[in-house]
Amino acid sequence: MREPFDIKSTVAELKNFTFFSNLEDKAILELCTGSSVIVSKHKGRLYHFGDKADAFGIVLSGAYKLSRPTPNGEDSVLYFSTPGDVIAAFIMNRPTPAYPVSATAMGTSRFLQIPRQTYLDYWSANPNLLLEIQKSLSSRMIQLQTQKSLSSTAIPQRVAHLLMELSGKNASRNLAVREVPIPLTRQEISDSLDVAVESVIRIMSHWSKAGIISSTDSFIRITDLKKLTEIANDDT
Amino acid sequence: MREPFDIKSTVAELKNFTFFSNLEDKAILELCTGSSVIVSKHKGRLYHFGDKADAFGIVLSGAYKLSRPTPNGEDSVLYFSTPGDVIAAFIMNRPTPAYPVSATAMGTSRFLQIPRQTYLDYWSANPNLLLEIQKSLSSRMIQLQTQKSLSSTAIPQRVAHLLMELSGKNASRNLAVREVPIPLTRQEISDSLDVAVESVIRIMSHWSKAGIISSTDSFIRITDLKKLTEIANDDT
DNA sequence: CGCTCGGTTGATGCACATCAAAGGCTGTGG
DNA sequence: CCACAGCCTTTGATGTGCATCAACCGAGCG
Repeated sequence: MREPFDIKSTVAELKNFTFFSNLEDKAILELCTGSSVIVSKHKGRLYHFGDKADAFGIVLSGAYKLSRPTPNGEDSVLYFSTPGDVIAAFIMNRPTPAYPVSATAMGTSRFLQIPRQTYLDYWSANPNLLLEIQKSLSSRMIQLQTQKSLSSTAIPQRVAHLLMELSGKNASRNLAVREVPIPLTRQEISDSLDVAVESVIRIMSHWSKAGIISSTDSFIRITDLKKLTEIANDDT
Repeated sequence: MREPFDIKSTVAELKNFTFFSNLEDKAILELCTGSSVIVSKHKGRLYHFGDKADAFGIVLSGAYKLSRPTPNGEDSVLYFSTPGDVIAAFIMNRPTPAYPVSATAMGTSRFLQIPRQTYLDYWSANPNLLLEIQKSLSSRMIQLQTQKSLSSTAIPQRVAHLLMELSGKNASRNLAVREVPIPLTRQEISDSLDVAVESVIRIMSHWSKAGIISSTDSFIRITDLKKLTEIANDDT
């Protein structure tokens, strides 16, 4: 669960992320005061919706889904966070913060957990860092808004849109074939779009038969990008 | 459309908002370099979705709705901004920002427009200001997330929830009667919840007859707060 | 005085949720 | 190593909440 904090390798790892690429080793170390690396198993929970938030952190590898319980007892997935994403940083400067979402590992994942106090001491006085956080926060916000504006369109469009979005994250190039870099179940897709699992299954198995996507091992590959784009933009 | 920039009265007005309450007059003036006060008529557009964003600003009085066009040609309202709200600040530090939403006045409203350059010069180096922006951004995000997690519940609940939320903004106290401080049409409510106008009308006229709300002049008053809360939390 | 805008009401149909039932796969504990 | 439990996927049958369409009214306004 908790990996020994190997300073050298962690700093090297962090430098891959835009967040830290411009910083010196010394500065990075300061920003990591009191931190530890958490290794999550599949479905391992980092924290719960509503819990007292005394730490934030950065996804190092794997992925975590951020979700909230709905009144029906279901879960609504709000965001899929991938390596380099900063989680919960934006609530650290509240008086007594509570996590606004739950975070659950999707497959084995690693997370650099940083104490809230370190945020207050070292992060919150650094404009560049704050601007970086603002940047990631605002892109997440815009994504949420985009999804909302699609919420009254047909489900196939929304599923297509989500797959495009997720596969675009690591958008290698305009290849005809893309892959979603996260192990996604249909349940998680349906939780993200707030629709029934069966609807998602029907749509996607149809696409599988039509050769538009293929889902080997729990990873989804888009084999006919053109067609999927068409579906995503279809305003019939 | 454009009011003369009366330094003295504007600074006084700004000091009412938490954003500036701790700042000295001189600092406020610097943060307003190149600014002007814009007076919008009902339905006047401050800016469009997709336009090049060369300014941001603060709502001084009235209200503006932030919306995005949907694929069906409808509008999806994402936020109702009230006096003190900062608009579009969080995209100012992007290379060539475009407005992620349109802003439209609801009733006569006033807006302090500040050039992007002023943000880059004076705002982005000030951690306290950045934290304030982050705070408003994050509360808006949490509101969006809450709405999303309600998106699969019945429409009456969602309407009730929205009215509670909006009337709570100026939450005077636990009075039995509250009022939504913005002139809202049913159309705007339906645009905000992404449902059909007729549905909203049916629900609300039912509530009017039941004495739960009353809509004199274009303002909505909640006359039976207890009952409405009940409806909002009803998980039948 | 026509015109646009907000509100209202009823009839109709469809896209989806819901319910039900079953098979494959994985991990876990006896 | 086997058995069981839980999760993911699949498919079909059934129901319904809500969008859609259509028509009408009153009020403000140029």
